[in-house]
Amino acid sequence: MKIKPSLSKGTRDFLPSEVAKRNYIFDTIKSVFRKYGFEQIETPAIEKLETLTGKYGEEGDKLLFKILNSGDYLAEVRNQKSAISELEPQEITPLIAEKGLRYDLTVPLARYVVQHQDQLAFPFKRFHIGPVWRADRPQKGRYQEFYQCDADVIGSSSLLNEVELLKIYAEVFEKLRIANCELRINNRKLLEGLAEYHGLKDHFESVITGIDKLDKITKEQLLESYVKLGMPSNSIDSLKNLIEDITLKSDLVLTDILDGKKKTTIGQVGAKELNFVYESFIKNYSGQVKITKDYTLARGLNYYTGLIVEVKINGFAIGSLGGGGRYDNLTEIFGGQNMSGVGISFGIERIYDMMEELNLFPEHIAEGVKVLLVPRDSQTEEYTFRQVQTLRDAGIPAEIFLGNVKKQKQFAYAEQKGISYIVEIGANEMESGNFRLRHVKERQEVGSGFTLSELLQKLS
RNA sequence: GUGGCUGUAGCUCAGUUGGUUAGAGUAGUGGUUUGUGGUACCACUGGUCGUGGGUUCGAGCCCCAUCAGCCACCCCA
Repeated sequence: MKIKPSLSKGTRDFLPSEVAKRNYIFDTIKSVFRKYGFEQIETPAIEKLETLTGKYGEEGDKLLFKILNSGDYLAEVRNQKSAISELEPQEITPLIAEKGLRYDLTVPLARYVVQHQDQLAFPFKRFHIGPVWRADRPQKGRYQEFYQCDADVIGSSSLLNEVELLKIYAEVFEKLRIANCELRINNRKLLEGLAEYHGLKDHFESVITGIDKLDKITKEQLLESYVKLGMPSNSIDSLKNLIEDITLKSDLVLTDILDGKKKTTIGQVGAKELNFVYESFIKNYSGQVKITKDYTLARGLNYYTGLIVEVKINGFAIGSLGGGGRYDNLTEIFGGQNMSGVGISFGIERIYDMMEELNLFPEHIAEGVKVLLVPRDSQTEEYTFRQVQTLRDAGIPAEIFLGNVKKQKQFAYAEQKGISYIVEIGANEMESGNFRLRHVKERQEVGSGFTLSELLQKLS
């Protein structure tokens, strides 16, 4: 029976040319990570469900891919007192699935650090690149399987880590030649202080998720959504004031928090941290990438406790190309001692889309093999095969074309694979031991009658 | 989880008010031609028209349902 070839929703195949471009991005990021002393780790795609469940909120649990147990996966269900039809789905899940696909690289990191703490050198600086899976509805630029690319420092609360990570951002985007890049930073403690001042301490989480949307919706729409959520009206007024504060786009708020009437202990700490990171980055960086303080930046994830950062591209309608921040309590849930961590993440799917659209990939991104040797007929095939070995032994990446003898096919093959030269070998070449060299893209003969050493010279 | 759009060959798409045996380009396979310059020529393969039902003498086309994919929300990268 024939099966129609198709992909599972939200997943993609990558053509050789696409992989080459993706690797170009990965390699660029990796080289910068390594330069700053980050080491690569790997963790399994599969984690125990107990590791993953409950770390991403109720919504997140729904988006986890669960793996059905092997063998008689209904055994546990049969052991239950109630009939299967009486059980809620979330009650059945742990009975039939004990594993799941990882949802991000951060929770596996927390598990990893606690589990291997005796073997790690702290502060632990690691990077991790790999696919993660989420069962949400795909749409443009959003997939069920996508790559994350993270760098984190665990076990050091120095703010210079923040500065270093910002420098990594700047360096990577410079290397990728992405212009108009802006690092926006803010501090969760500062926001917390403001919330406290406005009497919104108890609603901090919904305040955070709300103001994170301010770049998409208006202040009025935001306040409306709070009303709908059932927030008391006196809190709404406070929220209004808070939103006024942060959308001022001026450092007036900052001075207010530091020394003025909006002073709170936690707010002061946040403001000082923010200033330090900002000033220090400017002092220690001289490139193109801009940095700005953005008091409306909140970031949705609720584990952030200090600096938060997002990468924006000015003049290009795309979401952020990366984000990160400091988190203080990540290892706690796995029984580790309270280690502070700070990390950044590159949104490589978006970086790819953007570079593709703006034509930012170098032309010869993956130099394929240099030369394609084509035997003219079956008589010269074996001789050609030996010549390929000779070229390879001399360090020239070379390939023999073993297929359809149509010339169009040969050239099409070379062209598609980005092979620069073709050497066709017929009876004449076999007898004389000479080579005739043609350039594929220019559609021109370079010359004929070359000796082996002449050929090597032309190709290297 | 909510809404919108789209399903015809591996891919891109035609397909008349509903009327014989569903077409083209491209890709694939085979061949013709050329001791050397590639976009030439010929043939072939490939489709349960997403699936199931309904209307009709007759459905790729009309109706209903369903599934899938995409897009936009929620959320996120």
